[in-house]
Amino acid sequence: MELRQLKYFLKAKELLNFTEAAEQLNISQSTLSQQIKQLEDELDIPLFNRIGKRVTLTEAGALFADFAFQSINKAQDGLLMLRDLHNFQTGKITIGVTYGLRYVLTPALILFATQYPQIKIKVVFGTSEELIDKLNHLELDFALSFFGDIAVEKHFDYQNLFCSPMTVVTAPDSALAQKEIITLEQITQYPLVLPAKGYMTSKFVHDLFERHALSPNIAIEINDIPTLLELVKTGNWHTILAKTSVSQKDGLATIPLLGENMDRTAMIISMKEVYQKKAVKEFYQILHEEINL
Amino acid sequence: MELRQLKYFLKAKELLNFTEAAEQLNISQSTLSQQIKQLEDELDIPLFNRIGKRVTLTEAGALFADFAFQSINKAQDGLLMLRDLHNFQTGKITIGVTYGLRYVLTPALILFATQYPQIKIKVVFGTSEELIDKLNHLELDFALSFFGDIAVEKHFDYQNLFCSPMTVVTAPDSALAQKEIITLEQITQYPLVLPAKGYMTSKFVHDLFERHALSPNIAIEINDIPTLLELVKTGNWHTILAKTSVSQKDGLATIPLLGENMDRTAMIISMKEVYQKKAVKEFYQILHEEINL
DNA sequence: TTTTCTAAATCGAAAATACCGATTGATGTG
DNA sequence: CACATCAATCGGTATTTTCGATTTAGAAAA
Repeated sequence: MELRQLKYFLKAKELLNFTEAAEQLNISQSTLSQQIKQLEDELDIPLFNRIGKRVTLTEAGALFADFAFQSINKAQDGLLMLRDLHNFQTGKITIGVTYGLRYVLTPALILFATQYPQIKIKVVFGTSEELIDKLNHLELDFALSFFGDIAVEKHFDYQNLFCSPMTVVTAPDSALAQKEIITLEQITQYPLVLPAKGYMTSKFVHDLFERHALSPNIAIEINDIPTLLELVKTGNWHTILAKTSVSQKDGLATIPLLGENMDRTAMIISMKEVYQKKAVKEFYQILHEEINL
Repeated sequence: MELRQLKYFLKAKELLNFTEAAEQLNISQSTLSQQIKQLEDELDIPLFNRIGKRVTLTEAGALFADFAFQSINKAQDGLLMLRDLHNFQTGKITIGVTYGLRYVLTPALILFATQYPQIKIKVVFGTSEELIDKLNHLELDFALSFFGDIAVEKHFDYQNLFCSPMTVVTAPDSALAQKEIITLEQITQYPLVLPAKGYMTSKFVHDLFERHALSPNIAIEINDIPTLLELVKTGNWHTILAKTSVSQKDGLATIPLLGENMDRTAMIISMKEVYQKKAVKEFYQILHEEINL
């Protein structure tokens, strides 16, 4: 039994005339005859009475027609649903994001969610390590993160969003806040609170000091960035983050770090060879547009 | 899109392993690969993610699977329903019958209807002419009638049930009731009430007298047999019917008619080349069994 | 009746396609 | 790094679908 045969059957049932049905189906009459016969053989019951040249439905045919119709319809509905999905009338996207990029995500998120209210969105905050892991397990459609060697895997696709300089973040009333610029060496003088292991920034900062053979004064490592910023706000500690990781609303000062390769690259990371939903592509678009403002 | 492909897809979805799915489907892995690919092409969307050797469902795949499943199920249900029909768990039969054979039908009808309460039965009383017409229009599954040239059509099938002698039917207290046997000629002396045109018996009786060049005294022609019998019961009139057309319950006497070819043949008449439902075949069986008691 | 027309079934051939085995390429694993 | 595994691909084969032509048979017309 194949959908093709069910379609043939329904058309023949509709017209009760094989010749005309065959025409409308754009097949030959002999093909229709044969396919109907094959279906009848498989069902082990005639669907039509052939009294001479008169064709009428058998009781079996009438009963079976409903099922045939529904079978065809279900398949067709599936196809239509996919077309809709393609035009994202429905669907769900899951976005991973590091705290450092939450100010990038938020406006795009608001724009997208209001524009496509029917699409469910799940946002997962986490460390870069966690996000990479979730990407690998297909639990995310994409992740927003800064570039870093943790995330370098050949089956990932990368889209650059923008570059942001690393800055020292400090309370506005702290001594550091007056500086126009600051060197790595100077920072070693101050007590720091840094993102815990797992965050790309954590690794970046550790590597940075190591490369320059400097020992930073790391007082606290913490895996919650809002809390980290609260600590910084007290003036007792300072931290190092990309400039865009801090918003004006946070009420904190950012001082650029002097040195080479002090730029972080924010990017969209996604799995290669995984189908990119239209909704996801649209979200990329909004992200890029927002950044180019 | 074909049901075969949908089945392949669901198996692949179930196992998320093409090689094993192909094995369980008794096809080669390459065939499965190709058929899935073809389905994806038609749907214009990947159903699976192929990340290296890992196979996972896409969102589209997950959504489509429900429809695929239902489509297959509907077709399968149709098949199962037909199997049930074959074993007549359901269905409806329509039986045509002449009044003259109502006493043959009734016990079979009671037996069948109690044995297969789930089968709807429609009984249509009518003249042989009407029944033949309805058979031709497929409005009856079969008809019970006496044999007669009216009903001789090449696209009919005939099953003999039994033979019944023609008898004169009369009130038990009438003068005729005392006779052991009666001749055609004698009947012409008595006023008759006969079935109206259209009944096989009417034609049979008319032909009979004509063949013997006799003129019967036909006082009344009537197209309702119970009423006809009521008239006979008054003793004012007599009629001619097959012996089995009259029951003991009717309180009437039957006197065999002397002569050649005075036997009527009761039969089942049905359309050739029209599918005979199991229920109908079972009804035939019960009719035959009942008669052979 | 006989003839003519029409529609479904049938038949043989050809076109399409489902299928297979072998191979390839890619990816995890020991 | 070798090895095993799995999906994709390729070329060829087998099967199935399809078609055109013909046959068969009923219905309508002559």
